[in-house]
Amino acid sequence: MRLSRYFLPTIKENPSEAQIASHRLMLRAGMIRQGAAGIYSWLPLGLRVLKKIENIVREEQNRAGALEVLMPTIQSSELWEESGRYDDYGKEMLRIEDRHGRNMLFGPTNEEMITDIFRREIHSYKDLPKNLYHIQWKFRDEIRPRFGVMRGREFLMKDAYSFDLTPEEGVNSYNAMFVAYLRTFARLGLKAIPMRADTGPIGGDLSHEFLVIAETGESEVFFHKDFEGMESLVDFPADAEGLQAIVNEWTTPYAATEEMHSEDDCPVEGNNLIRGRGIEVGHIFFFGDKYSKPMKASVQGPEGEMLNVQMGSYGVGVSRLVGGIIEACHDENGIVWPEAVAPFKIGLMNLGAKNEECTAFCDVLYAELEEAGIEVLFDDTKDGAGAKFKNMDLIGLPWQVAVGPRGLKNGVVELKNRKTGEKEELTKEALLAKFTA
RNA sequence: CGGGGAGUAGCGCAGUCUGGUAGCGCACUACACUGGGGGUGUAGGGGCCGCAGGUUCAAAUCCUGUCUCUCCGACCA
Repeated sequence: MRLSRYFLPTIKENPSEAQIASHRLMLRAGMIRQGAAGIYSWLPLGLRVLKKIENIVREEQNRAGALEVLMPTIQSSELWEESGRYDDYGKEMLRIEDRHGRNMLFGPTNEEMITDIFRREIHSYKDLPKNLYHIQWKFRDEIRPRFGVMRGREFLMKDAYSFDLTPEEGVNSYNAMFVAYLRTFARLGLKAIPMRADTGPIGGDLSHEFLVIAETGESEVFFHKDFEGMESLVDFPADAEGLQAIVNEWTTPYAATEEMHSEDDCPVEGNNLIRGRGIEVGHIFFFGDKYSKPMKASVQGPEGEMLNVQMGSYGVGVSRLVGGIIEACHDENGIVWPEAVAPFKIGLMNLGAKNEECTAFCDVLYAELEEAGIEVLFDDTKDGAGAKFKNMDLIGLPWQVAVGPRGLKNGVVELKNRKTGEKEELTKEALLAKFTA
């Protein structure tokens, strides 16, 4: 992509409303613009990141056997009246009336809707287990939206719902999602720690929150230092025992958010306990028949008996992850994207935009990188070199390639690693070889 | 929802107390210089001072109402 044709409105000064790094940087890097409190438009650069995260989440859901569907954003109140949550949910639910006076709502979650889909179509134990998910915009009318996309009112969420015949099989579905989450966050370049969680309004008795450790996290967390050495990009096991083994491994060391932590009962002694801050990016629940019972989602078992299905739900805050990743990955100059979610892999800068030779060289290099299938953002504008460097640092692409008349005299370009700051001079051929190997 | 703060050019802000025809920096446009870390100069364009009423010869400024944004607290992916 040529920057001259792109839409990348970066801001030099800090917008006054942004308090935390990720919000500030997302505005400055031209990723988002606010529409109303907690509601954002995604500009091209931000959308590329959002889509990359979404795809990694999708791939890992698919790997774990979940099936993608897409449910609407607007729901009818009827199903919610049936589950009893229409009155319980309170003002967080945005209620809308259509032209016929029917009560509609902008979905804050989809348990009722997915349960309805399930019960209409699935009537036999032979069709279990099933795990259905979608990646869709939700709306929760938070009392106080803040921190940009980390705590917006409208947000993109992956939510999956599992259906099993027995509690044991339900726990297995839960375990599969647990492992899928470990893999997902690892692939996103994050250190996320599962913590036993309060089940809150969704209910149930088995639940874990996944928290990304970052200095600016919203909640205080306590965890055993053993977590620091654990590898979360595990191979996805083929059977239930394998899943349970990984879950056991990851739930054995102590980890708790502040609500669940108590200094008196904490089993970890001083030096082994790490106190930090975390951002909740995923939450999984197993809640048995809490919804299947009132909503009559049952199947006929092998003996002909009617059994309420055992359900679980599994959320990932996809849009929140954009902010969460930035909180964990930035420095004083801007964002430092992990490669897996970077909007482009390479930022190519023409430092001699008025020098014909230099420009011709860049055009060829750009074409060759594109040809090799590498995502490259080419700053072909006439801005000064300083401005180009500052902008590239701000938007945080993993690799910067600076091409200027000075280096070209010696036949080299400069490659900089955004994260480490390491620079090396190399020929065009060496550069291409490095990225196409 | 309780308690604070703020709405003046795209962004960041001054001006409001003490009413008198709207300003600064950055950004933007043109030209020239510059060209490896947000460079320099000259000349420009852009604002119903959040909105609605009121007071006054005169309102960004005073009064009333209203909307929005934001910070702290209790709640959430």
